[in-house]
Amino acid sequence: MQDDDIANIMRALGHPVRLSILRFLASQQQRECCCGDVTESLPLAQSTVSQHIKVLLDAGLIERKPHGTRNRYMIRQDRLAELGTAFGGLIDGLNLRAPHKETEPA
Amino acid sequence: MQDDDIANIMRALGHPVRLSILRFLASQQQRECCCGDVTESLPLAQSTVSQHIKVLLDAGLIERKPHGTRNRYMIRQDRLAELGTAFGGLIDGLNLRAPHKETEPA
DNA sequence: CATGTTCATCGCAATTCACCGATTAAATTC
DNA sequence: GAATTTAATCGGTGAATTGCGATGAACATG
Repeated sequence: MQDDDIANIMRALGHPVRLSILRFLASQQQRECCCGDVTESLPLAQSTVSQHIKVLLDAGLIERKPHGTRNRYMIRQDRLAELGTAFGGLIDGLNLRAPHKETEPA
Repeated sequence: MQDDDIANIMRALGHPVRLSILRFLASQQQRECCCGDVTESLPLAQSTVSQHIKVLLDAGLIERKPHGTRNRYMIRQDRLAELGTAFGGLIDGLNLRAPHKETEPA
């Protein structure tokens, strides 16, 4: 994952409403969870929530699964893990970088 | 650290140029490192770089140390560590959370 | 086929962002 | 104290973001 991708995801995470949406999805993950549910949990219009969902979709942080008239959304755990790794690497790389990167002993 | 702060920092990290600036600062950390140096390393105007630096400053990711006519910048390692923790907590919280909420204001 | 539900998408307004050149402020140097 | 250096800030422009209500597509049901 390179800087552009990381920046992209960071921007997607860079809005309180989108963090709320992710948190909500996490808390409801095993049940049905459609756009309407998310909208009910927020003081925003349905269209606005749909937009935010699209941003999260584009960043690859969630996935859509059509189910009848509604769409079920869920967090992409694989991408979260990937992001965790990339972010760790970023922080690590910013941490007083030496001439070459090496895993330091604890 | 709450969602607004996290979102704020994420937004600060959500731009490739700002990631580049952080990486540059990390690579030069022990030497003098002023706005001009950063500007030279990027295809952007000085004013633009200064703006990005301000965003990073406001997010608390770097600090400024006046030194003669120039300002020396450096990464705030303490904040990076803090951020790492907060981010880990975020990812963790999104990772299939069990349906119990403990802290709830009435 | 008509109706209702769900939700993505389409305008549209207001705000913010990213970038630039020009200016200003502060410190140094002559 | 004038000139130089460094860099923050101002003003402006165009693009993107955030919010909304309204429209329309896809599906289910009467």
